[in-house]
Amino acid sequence: MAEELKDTLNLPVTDFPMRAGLAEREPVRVAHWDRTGLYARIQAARAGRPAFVLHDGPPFTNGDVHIGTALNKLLKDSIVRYRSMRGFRTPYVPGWDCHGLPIEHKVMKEMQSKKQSLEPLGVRKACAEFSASYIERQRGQFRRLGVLADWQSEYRTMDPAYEAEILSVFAAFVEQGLVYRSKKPVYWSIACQTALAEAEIEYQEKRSFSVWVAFPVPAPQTAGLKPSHPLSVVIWTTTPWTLPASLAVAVHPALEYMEVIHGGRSFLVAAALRDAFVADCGLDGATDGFRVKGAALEGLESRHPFIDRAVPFVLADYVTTKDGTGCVHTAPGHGLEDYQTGLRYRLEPYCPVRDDGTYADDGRVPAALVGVSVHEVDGKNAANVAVMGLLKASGALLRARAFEHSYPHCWRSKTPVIFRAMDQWFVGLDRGGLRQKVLEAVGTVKWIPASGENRIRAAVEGRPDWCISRQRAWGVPIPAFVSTSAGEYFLDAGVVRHVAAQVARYGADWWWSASVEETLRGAPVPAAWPKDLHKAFDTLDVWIDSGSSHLAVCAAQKQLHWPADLYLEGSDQHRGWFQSSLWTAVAVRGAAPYRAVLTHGFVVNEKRKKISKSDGKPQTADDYVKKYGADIVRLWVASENYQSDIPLSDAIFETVSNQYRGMRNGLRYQLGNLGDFDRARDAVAIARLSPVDRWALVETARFLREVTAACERNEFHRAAAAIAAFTTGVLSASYHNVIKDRLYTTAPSDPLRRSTQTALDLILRAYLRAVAPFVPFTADEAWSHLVSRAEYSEADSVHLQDWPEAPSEWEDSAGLEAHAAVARIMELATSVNVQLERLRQDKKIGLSLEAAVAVVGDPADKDFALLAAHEALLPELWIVSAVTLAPSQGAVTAFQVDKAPGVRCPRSWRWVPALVDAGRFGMVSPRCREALAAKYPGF
RNA sequence: GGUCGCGUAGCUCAGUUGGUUAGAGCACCGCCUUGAUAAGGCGGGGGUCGAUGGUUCAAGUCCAUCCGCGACCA
Repeated sequence: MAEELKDTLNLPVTDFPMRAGLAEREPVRVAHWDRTGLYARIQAARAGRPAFVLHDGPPFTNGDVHIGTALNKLLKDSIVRYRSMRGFRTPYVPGWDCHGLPIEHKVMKEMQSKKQSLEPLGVRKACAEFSASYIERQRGQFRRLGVLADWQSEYRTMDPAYEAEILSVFAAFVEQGLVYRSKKPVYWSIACQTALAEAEIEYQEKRSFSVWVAFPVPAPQTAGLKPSHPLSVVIWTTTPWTLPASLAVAVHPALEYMEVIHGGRSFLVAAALRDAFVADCGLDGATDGFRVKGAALEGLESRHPFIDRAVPFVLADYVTTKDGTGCVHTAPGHGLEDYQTGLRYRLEPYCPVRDDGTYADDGRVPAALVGVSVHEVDGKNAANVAVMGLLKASGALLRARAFEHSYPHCWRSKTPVIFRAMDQWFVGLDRGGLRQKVLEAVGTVKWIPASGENRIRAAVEGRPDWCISRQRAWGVPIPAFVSTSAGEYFLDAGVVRHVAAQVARYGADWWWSASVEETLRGAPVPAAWPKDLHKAFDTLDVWIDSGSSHLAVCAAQKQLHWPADLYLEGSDQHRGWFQSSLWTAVAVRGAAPYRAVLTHGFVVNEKRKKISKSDGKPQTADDYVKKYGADIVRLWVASENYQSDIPLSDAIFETVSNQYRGMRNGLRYQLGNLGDFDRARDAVAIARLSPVDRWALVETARFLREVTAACERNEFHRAAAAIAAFTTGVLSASYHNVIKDRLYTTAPSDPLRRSTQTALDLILRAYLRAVAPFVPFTADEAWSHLVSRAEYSEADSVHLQDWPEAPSEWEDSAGLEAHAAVARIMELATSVNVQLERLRQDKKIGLSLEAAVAVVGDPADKDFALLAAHEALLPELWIVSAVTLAPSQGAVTAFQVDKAPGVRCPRSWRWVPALVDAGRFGMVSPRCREALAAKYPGF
């Protein structure tokens, strides 16, 4: 009998499974979107609408998609989806950064181990294949994450057309006289055998040796100095291996220097550092001698400690008394400041270190050092050891001490870089007022957060001239020519453009394969160029590659526009892509390439530290997608405040998974209860909905406003919080809980039930659209079940819908009135619940339906009056069997909760005064009898 | 070392222009439910709002210093 009665209820019916099985289900949906051409259909649906162009920064194609890269791409995807639903046309063209040292490095190592020839065209071919294979992998991984994009129009920096665009940008630089060749100190990676740009440097802690070295001053009297003993000037350096290139000693003109006497020798140091010097070098009992202003030392000669060389005193403002001796050994070939000082004193940018990091045999380097490497491997630096040996032998080494400091490292080989003067191509950032124009362009952009503007400004202001040449094969060539006889370099914008046109047809390999004659055939070769030319084979810094994307993509593809509406990358790109794009855009087009720039922080571990391989935690997006599913990863991204660090841990993913489960179960409940609802046939007019349904619609309207406001500000974590609160607080714990009785026990077409189904239908349609940008797989799955009662819907998709907005009718005066009443009654439920819980703990009741509530209160009391006015709603809203009101003058409103009197209806489980006969269904409550009569006419 | 940012319950986040006993979701504990059931409900515990000092009648909220973390720059 009981089973039979259960069958008379309208229990939820749906195929929407409770268990998500995301790992298996999601790939099928990706294929479904693909097959139904979802991206194209979305674009078509918005044809003619204003475009919102989010320009994708290209990830580097040398590995699987990192979880941080996934975060970036998912933020972009959610923004694009949201803007699309808001009615914008949102063409989204993803890209790939293909060239560059990291790939070449990996590929060459591989080729070397296979003993393959390393000639450029072979290396380039292998690099291109390597990059292409990772494009395939990464594209698959992005798509698996649910990233919706125009994969047919994707851009690759190694595409011939793209390479040609890079060369056009370079031609513009050349044309404007920005490009020059000069011997200057640049960052040099010994491991990678190439010059590096600032953006390719990272700072790491490193243990170094600092040394105090005495340079003899043979003729102090020429500067009017009268030392008590033979005089030496003491320099302090953290890079002993640069000493062979030492050409001067710099002192500050305004600082005071003094003689320190010890052991029959006189030492010259800054007066302010006298004590530190004596302590550091252990000169116990040292006494003081003469004092002299730095300015007076200019031109005085000291002698190199182990090379027969005069080392003059020079003046420099950057000398400080922070550490050292106030006397700075100056090697113009090994430091930018030293180089600039060298320019003033006509010192050559002397650099005896060769490409491989060894000292050259140039007749000036001591025999003991020739061939010794300055490259530091595992903390061992042969050159430092050898130099210190020479210093010791000559008695010049006063002290050597190990210490820790942060030192620039090559971003790829992770080895320390050196500063080394060599001939390179540079872009003169101040030529033609370029830097000033860039700074002006910065002001036209909306930086989010606003502090980003300071960062980019500082980066632009402080950047030295841009070293753009790389001695590598995997890149876009710098189409320069060298005269064989004179070794002179030639570069011309017209010739560069000619090469660009050829590269567009044949690809950049052409530069390596074509002869000089072929290359210049038909080119507008300047008359002044000599005949005996050969090609130079440097390549361009890859930051020019990616920095040209706004031209190669936004300006070139007709569905896009220039400038882009938004760039969105990690905050490290202030000195990277944001900046390189800005320089190229201002140089070529005179304006910024983007209207707004949004930055996010970095993924960190549970201890808020940068995630690193040593954590032993998975780093790739796929690891998390396989374990949790893309929608969970996406919900994680949405719920984090990305403006600062973004924490990642198993515990966080568990939390997100739980939130997801709650969401999914709510969807299942709604779909199940709409199983027999046909909106065309059954929908009830808003004005005729029951109060609790009107309450739910008002809550939904408020929820939608909150989510919309958060999305408008791109604050998705607020949207996610609002979604979670609505899902649990409003739906599950309140609305869904309270309407179960009417949904299950009334007749299927009971007006009350249809009223609630109408509301559920409206809420679900709004809810699914509001969560669609964040959990596109689940939203689309539920949408299909809603509109076509199947897992997949051919014609429809939630992603084709507009962003939800509550009709004003939901919040008309009747709606608000009902909302206020229901809301207050629900608040009062808290008092009822406390007492219900007491009965439950005492084992007097189980279900709250086993209880009845008596409310005592003053008829004039606001709450009591409200309850009296809505007496019929109370049992349902408090989920009890009966509520009685007992007016009592002067009483404070109070709730008396007891076990309900009467008998229990076996169908509705509510307690009623008496049961009635329902034929073959037995004895039930009067209300259930009515429901049965309606459902089974004449039972 | 410099600049910028962050630091509120175990976790993720709210806390508007300083003003009642600091909130939400998840997790945790106890109970109920087996007609949303590898679900759901109710009740409960849990925070000296990074630390210290200051301004104020009043500070998580303003100021200073310090500590920790991150990014960028040296």
